[in-house]
Amino acid sequence: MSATVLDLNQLRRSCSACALHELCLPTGIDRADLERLDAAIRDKRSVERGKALFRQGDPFRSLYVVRSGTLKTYVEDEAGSVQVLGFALPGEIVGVDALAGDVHQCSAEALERSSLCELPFAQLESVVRDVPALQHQLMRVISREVVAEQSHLVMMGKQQAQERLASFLHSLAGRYARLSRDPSVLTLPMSRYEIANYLGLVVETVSRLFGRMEDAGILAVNRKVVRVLRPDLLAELCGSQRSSSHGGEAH
Amino acid sequence: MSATVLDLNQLRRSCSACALHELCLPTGIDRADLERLDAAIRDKRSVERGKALFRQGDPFRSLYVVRSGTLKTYVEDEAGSVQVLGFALPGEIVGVDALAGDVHQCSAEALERSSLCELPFAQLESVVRDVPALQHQLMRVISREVVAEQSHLVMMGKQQAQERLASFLHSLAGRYARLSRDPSVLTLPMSRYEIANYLGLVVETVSRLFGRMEDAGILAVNRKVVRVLRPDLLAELCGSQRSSSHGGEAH
DNA sequence: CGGGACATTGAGTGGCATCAAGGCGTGTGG
DNA sequence: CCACACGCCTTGATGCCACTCAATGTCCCG
Repeated sequence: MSATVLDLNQLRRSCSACALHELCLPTGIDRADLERLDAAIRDKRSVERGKALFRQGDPFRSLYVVRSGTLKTYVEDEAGSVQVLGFALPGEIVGVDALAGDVHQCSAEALERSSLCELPFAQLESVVRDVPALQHQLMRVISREVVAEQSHLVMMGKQQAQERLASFLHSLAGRYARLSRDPSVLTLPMSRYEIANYLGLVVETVSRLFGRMEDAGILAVNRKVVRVLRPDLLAELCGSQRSSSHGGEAH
Repeated sequence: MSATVLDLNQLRRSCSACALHELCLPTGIDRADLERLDAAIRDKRSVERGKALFRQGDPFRSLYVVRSGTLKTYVEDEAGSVQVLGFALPGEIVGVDALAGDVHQCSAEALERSSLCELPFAQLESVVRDVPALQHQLMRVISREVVAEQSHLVMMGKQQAQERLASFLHSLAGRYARLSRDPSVLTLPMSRYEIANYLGLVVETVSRLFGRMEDAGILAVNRKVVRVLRPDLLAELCGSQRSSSHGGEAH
């Protein structure tokens, strides 16, 4: 390798040069600290479609930030039954579940060719020790995971099938917007099975709902490409109907 | 106040003297560091039954560790619909959801008179800065939250009503055991409504399931006191039936 | 002892899962 | 290049589990 190539690699994997750095590490970290962080990050890793980044039960070594592509995280019980926990888009972190027990509690698999920043935890911790702003930031990022799962729980606990799909698409559109992608054209890298599973439904129901929402003029669905024609109506469907039932007050 | 009273208070709020310190801060923190942690903890706080520790939307100031009693955490949408997210027992932490946005994303309410350690976050952070072991430990505790929510999600996504109640009771028994309480005698501080809501069910269903499990000789239910007569059968019900359906493989 | 909240029990219904075909796009091999 | 086959998705018919509605029972507190 020539020096030029090395420099390019160096630049490419630099956090300060990363288009996503405001997503994974929004604020309060100055240039000098960013360089220290860079030093802790191993060369970025690439995962092919269908391949696992890590599997449930693997020993914990690193956190990962998605650079490009999409992953799904899921747990699988002894009977082989799967529950999809979430989909990780660029700028989002995976692996947080493993901090508690030093073993991954879920698996992460690429839905399309994806690249990631690997953050070896031991090194990350030592940098964090010297950079208070980074420590704060890391906890914020982890906390976001907690909040995201809470939303997922509300969806599973209180929403109808149609509200769930609407919420899913709405949330996805929001995350697309944050990535400066067009939030009205969703290209879904996950299968209908994976969407259904994530929503706690079966694939037939999801398919019917896509159809119904297309008939209602809200979406234009074409295989993996979903265009949102009426974002307003989609938003309405997220928290619609059901005035009080299913337990408005829990006490 | 006399000096003696002050000393007693000092002792009572000390982490090193706390019967739960192995739960909230399991390992790797020596005596000197514990004293530094003590210094960061504000006098413990007490919350009456039905009163809120904090509410959704409140500004974030502190994390809390339950010392005694039980809390519920829940979110409430604009329509007043509630989703119970979890129940916090002694040794467990609440408030983690607020780290991301400096605002509490859920409410926490005491189900019975409870006392808590308040950990003002600003001070906690500064101690954490100087005590690497504590930093690691704090992240482990937060990660536990993530893992607990993942289990909740699996329950909501893939389990039948009966499996959900069984899993709930089973998990509660395990947490009781960790607290050296008798795991075969569960005293439920939460109402049937709250249990139902947590499980994504309605109260009638929960009531019927208690009855069914009592008929099956698994439980002896008497209002808020549930005795587990057959822990083995209870454990079986947690992951029983449903060989492959509802989406064994998600791809 | 009466009122109110919480809990139980029963009958009926509806939403979503299940079962079963059939279409469509993609990739592969002849 | 076309034909076939496979996986994925869609569409339809049926059934069941859990929700809904309604009434009664039980405990707690004033």
